[in-house]
Amino acid sequence: MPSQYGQFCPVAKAMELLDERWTMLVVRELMLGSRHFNALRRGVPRMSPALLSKRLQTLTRAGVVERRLEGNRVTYRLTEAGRELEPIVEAVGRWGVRWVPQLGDEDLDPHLLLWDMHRNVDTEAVPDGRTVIAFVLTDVEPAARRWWIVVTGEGVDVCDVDPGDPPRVTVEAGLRTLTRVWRGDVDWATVLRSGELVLRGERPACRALPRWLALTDLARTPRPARRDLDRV
Amino acid sequence: MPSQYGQFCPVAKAMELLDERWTMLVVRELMLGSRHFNALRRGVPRMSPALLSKRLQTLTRAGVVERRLEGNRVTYRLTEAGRELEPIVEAVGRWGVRWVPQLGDEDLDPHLLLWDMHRNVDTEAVPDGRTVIAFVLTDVEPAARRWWIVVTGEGVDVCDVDPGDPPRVTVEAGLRTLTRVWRGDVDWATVLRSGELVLRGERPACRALPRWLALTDLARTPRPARRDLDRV
DNA sequence: CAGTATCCATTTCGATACTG
DNA sequence: CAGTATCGAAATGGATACTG
Repeated sequence: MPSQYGQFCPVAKAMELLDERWTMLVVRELMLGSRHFNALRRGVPRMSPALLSKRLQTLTRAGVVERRLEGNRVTYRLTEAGRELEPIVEAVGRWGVRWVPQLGDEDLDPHLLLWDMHRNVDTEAVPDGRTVIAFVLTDVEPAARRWWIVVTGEGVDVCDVDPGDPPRVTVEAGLRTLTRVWRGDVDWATVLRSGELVLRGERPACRALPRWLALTDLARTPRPARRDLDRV
Repeated sequence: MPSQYGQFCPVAKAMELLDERWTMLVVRELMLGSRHFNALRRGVPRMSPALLSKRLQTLTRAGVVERRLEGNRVTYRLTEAGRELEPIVEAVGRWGVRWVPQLGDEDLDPHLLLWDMHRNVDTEAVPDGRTVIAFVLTDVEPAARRWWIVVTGEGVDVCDVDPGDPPRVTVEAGLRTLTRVWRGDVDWATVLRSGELVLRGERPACRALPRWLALTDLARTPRPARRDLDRV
């Protein structure tokens, strides 16, 4: 199905599959551990189900993804060929972090941000018991302004409705600021100092928060030495 | 211009640029040293000039390619950001060699094959003076059947017309066979033994030929252990 | 040489609704 | 839950011709 380049070159043959729109993002989601159709959808919310279905079929036919019926649930996972794409996806991510740092307004998405943050919470660092972290995205329309990450012994959840318990820490920032912190484009210290991001709550919890929301390896990728300071 | 995913994820931001059709192949050509518009075209012959032009503009805007007027020639070259794509392109190539080994008939292209072979001739291995290697693609329409690679002290050329001098070696094989040898999908010894590929000429030259047409690193990529033998 | 311009067929995709 | 069906808008890109 993917369109052909008419070249025997292995780069061309690989890209016939891999350069189809959304494909690498589906692989990324599988890498990150999503196994089911609707779990995958959460990672690529702007993709229509029809298209996701089609891509999964293409990837399955290409031998990158294995589709299996487990019990009565359909499960997708990467095959060996798929797992060998991981270093490529990671390298693309590192390249993106370094060389495509500008984010448009369309790239900012509260749901996706919180979803991504929640799956990287360092549960070891968070105190035992039930911990709620509240987020207030100051510049976002009211309906998507308030979010909560709830950490318990069982796991980590995101909510867009108040879970009830008083938050241990409240993070207040613009969506862009929080996104940039999360991507590692700026660090906590900088935005705290400038006041772009404010933490409310008990002092020790506030100080610990950056360790709870541990930056990924991707976010810690060294940036190119900047030659000009005029970029945001 | 590239269409947007609406994600802040660096993989998504990078792929917005990189998954546009043809883009990685243009980068590959730049990596391999093509600097000028028409030189680039030779590496992507099925790409229309309008589209190549457009991709070069996009890549330039993205900071991956630098367009410069040198004298009165336009020159394209990779920037630092572009050079950092090299390991990605190479990794994609290795992945392709391993996991997309099947070639359709549309992937076979005599011109592209000879073009690629000629730029990898190991001139050190070829005897001094003028050496002509002739190719006869036994299963190809007459117009594209005969090719010559000419190695001189000045460099290496491909011709589709007889350069005159008697060839030191003549390689006779089907297009698919020669392509597979070149990609490293089968080795010289195997196809020589099976008779799929025949060398004519003086014995020493015939024996030396595989060293003249040195396989690329890509071709020497180890293949996955095969579990089934039914794949071609 | 290094592209641009134009035009149109095709493909692709997003939105929405629906199903076992 | 895990998709499929349908439809129309939009983008894409191939062919071809042309230009400074």
